[in-house]
Amino acid sequence: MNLPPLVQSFVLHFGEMGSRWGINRTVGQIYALLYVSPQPLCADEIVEALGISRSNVSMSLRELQAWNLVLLKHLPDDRRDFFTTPDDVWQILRTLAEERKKREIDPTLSVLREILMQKPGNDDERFAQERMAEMHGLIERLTTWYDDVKQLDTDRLAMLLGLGSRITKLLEAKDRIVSIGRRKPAAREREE
Amino acid sequence: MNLPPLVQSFVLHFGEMGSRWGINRTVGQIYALLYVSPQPLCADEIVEALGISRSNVSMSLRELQAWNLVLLKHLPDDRRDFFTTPDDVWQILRTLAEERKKREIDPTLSVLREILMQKPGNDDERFAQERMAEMHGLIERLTTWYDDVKQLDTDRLAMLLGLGSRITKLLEAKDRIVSIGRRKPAAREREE
DNA sequence: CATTAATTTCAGAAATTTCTGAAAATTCTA
DNA sequence: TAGAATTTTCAGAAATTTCTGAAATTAATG
Repeated sequence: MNLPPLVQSFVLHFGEMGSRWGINRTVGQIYALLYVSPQPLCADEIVEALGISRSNVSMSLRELQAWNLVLLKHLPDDRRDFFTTPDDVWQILRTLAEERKKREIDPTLSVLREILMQKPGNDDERFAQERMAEMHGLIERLTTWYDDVKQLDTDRLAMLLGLGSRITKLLEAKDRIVSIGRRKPAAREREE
Repeated sequence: MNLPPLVQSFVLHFGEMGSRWGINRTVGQIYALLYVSPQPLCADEIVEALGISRSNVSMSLRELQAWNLVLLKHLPDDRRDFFTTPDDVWQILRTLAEERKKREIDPTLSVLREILMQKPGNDDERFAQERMAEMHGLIERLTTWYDDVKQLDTDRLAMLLGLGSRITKLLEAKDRIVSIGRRKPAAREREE
């Protein structure tokens, strides 16, 4: 590996974290490298920079494309493929959230739904099904919320995050806010 | 493996998803089994139910304890350890979020901070550092928000989620809400 | 304190994942 | 369409992770 020390630390860290993030070392390293590169890189430049085989680069880039984490670019009069990452970090965040949901949440949601359709054969199965219903309910709430939030444009999303601890005051005032939506005064849902 | 079909599907699914969630098959299966079991189970009951070795159960339970995902129980006049999961799914969610942050986010944040302290040697390094600063900034915003939200009690958290798409209207009305905190009318921050 | 019950440790076996080199396929150019 | 450039595929090698059985450790009991 032949990289400026500062970049090398970053790339190596992404490689090490790879397994915790559900990708492998090479995929992590390539992503990190592309992320901090001022220009798009072609496969051979990645081979050169990371000191790994050409075929590994090919497969790893394919994996990154499956995650929608890299962009394919073409330079005039050059038929090689060049790769970058999107440069808006908010966009990267959205993609990451979406892809992880697809891989880590959705399959479980669908298994749960399927099991919940079945009829329990005894008390233990009934109990198990109730537990699964609780899990299913929670995941549904979370994903519904996520589906709403991801519609927000970046400014609004930043605003939501920026709200920070003031979120509490906002929730205290929820009734009033909700009533704007309904155009009618709302009944208090919970008192302090 | 000798389990009611409905439980078996659930356990096998958690086993398969294990690798995507950063745990291994056995750990996933044991967690699933404990989650749907009406009573706490001891190690040998897990061995029996899942058909795996005693030592594997021991190591996997240790791993689950490191994640704070299981509780140790003792029955009177029985010196064996019995295990369950917390029964409040919201509590499970909090634990999961906390542990994943600790394993998947915090190390990166600290590496980024360290790299950002260094002095770039040339233009490429300067560019790389700027990119890392963007990433660092975003992660900081997200974790600050998370730190605030996790303080909320479950009712408030549920309320926040329940807000769903109305979050937009709420954000439109943000000025007014924030002004409650400041006890003064606020200037409009952005117009539509 | 010897015995028994329960749990943990750990070296190596088994399984899985990652990576490579060589060959095949694709795509452009003359 | 032959040839050159580039990318992809894939069988097996290498590395890593997971799992097991046997031995060691811990802790309670008589």
